Amino acid sequence: MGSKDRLDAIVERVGDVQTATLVKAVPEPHAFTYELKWDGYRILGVKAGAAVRLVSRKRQDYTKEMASVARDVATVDADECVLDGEVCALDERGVPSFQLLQNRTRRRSSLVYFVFDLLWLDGEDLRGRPIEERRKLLEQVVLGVNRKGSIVISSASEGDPRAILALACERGLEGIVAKRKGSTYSAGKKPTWLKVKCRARQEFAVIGYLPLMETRDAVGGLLLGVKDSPSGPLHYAGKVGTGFDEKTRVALAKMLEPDRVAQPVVKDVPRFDDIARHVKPRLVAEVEFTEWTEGGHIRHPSFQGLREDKTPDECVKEAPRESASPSTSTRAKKNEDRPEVLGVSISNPSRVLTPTGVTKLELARYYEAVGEHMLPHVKGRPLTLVRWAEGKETEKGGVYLRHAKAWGPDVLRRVKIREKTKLGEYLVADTVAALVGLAQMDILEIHTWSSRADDVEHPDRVVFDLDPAPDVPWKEVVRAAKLVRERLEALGLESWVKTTGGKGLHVLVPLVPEADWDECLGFTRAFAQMMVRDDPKRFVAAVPKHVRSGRILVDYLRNNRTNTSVAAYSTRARPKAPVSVPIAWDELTADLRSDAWNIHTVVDRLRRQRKDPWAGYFRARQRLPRAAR
DNA sequence: GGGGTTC
DNA sequence: GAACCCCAACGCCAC
DNA sequence: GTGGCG
Ligand SMILES: [Mn+2]
Ligand SMILES: [Mn+2]
Repeated sequence: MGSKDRLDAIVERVGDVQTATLVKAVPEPHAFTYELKWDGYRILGVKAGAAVRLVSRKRQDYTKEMASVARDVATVDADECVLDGEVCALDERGVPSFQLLQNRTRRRSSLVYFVFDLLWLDGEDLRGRPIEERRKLLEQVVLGVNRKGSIVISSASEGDPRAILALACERGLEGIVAKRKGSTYSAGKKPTWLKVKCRARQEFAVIGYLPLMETRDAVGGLLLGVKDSPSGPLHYAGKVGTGFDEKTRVALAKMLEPDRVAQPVVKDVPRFDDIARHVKPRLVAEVEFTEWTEGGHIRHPSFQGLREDKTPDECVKEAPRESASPSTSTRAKKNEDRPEVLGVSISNPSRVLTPTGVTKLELARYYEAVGEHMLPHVKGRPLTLVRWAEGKETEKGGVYLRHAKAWGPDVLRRVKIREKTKLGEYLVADTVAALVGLAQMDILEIHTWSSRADDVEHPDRVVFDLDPAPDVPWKEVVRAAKLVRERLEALGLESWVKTTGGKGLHVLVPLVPEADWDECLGFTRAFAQMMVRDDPKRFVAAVPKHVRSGRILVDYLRNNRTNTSVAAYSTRARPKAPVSVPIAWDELTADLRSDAWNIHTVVDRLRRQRKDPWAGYFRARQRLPRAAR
């Protein structure tokens, strides 16, 4: 048999791929391994002798279109093999983009073939073997391939699916795929493969639009319709107003003009002050969104493109299967319990807090668990807090809260503090319940002043915040902290160190609250400048990024009045909810990392901890050296 | 998350 | 009642 | 005075 015939026979035999079932959460996290979900074309890379073919799910031949990938499949270390994976076009950030893949004819972008399975190897059908064996063989045959090539093994990992999902979403990926340990490969949609998406996405019938301006023919937003069941009628599903460029807005208006009708075709469309233009459903829009609202509409929609292969009639609501797990399933919000933690009622306890991957209830219980250790570091201090805002690219991210204004649970105390230009009302947490109250407010980071509310003008500590540039290795950060300690010691000051949950370290010097802010800032500024003078290759004291590469910023401005630093045992607003942790100096080694502990692992550390890593910190009675004052 | 406004 | 929209910091320092 | 930065 020639290689071409062999190839045909192999495709015939194993050409049907396995697909994943959409779920909201993975039911038995430990029974699965996790991979990132790549957004591209599902492609089998088939090789038989000298013949190579790239085959899509519908058996279309993509060998020519993806010639660079085909070339690399030819170099795989096997006579016959079938690779299963996803061919993607990467954008500038290295994130796969479906839109880019579709428009590739216009702008050349490089293709990457993320492979995750091996279905056939040298005459043997591997699909009956457990996934672990298939992966091992996959690595063996692909690892020999030129490392600069387009084939990349999609890595699999174990752990908390919500944390992995949070990481994937943070990177701008579509979601994750869970594969059951020990499972065989079986064509079609099977429960051994699950997918969890960051954002939902499906097709909607276009049932009208809102003009951008009364005067111009451009689409401001599309009105969308969807069916609840294949045989049911279309109903209103919301409107989508973002995701179009200017050209598309005009083009859509032109396409919709001939379809216009006087009255809405769908019953429950809002009136929109009668500016809405209704159309006979003909076009189908692909729309991404976060979730379905109680009222059957979509939240945070964004237009992805028109679907020419679908009709309005085929637009049926796709709901993910609920997970079987009671701990992570999303029950109807109305019926959801409101558990109490230390007397604080927690709303939406199972809501996952972006970008940590941790639920609100987990966060509340975390502060309950570490409260006894955390409170001495926080009690009495004015706070700055960080929440996470969803929404448009520009306004997504950490939101800093300083002033109490109307909000804030009653368990928190309020104090008025003079600022440079006005009077601000700050929150103070004096009890563990108050920390839980912050969790109820979705607070992901708790930052404290270096003075107490009852003596705001006299700091009771100074903080040396060591911020390494991205290219500084950890061992240099460790060296820097130890140097800070030594030099403080030479000035007669004892210091203590903590991780930050990020990349750097904090070195703290407790003080008798006598010196004022000017003196504390002056001392730390002089100290930082001395470090820079003595070793300008390692340290900077200036904030602008371009002067920092390869160096560590000795950020003395943490000690400016009204400035704060992240509190001991506060979580950070990052994937996996890392935590700032006080450590003993002899724990500060090359093996540690600043994000070594997270919301889960730090609780174990505290439970096992036999002696206080910060022994003596709260009893220290130190003053800044006379020369500095 | 909270508050105000709109439907 | 719910859906939608908007809001939620400050101050230093380099330029 | 503005903007980048923590
Ligand atoms: Mn820092
Ligand atoms: Mn800093």
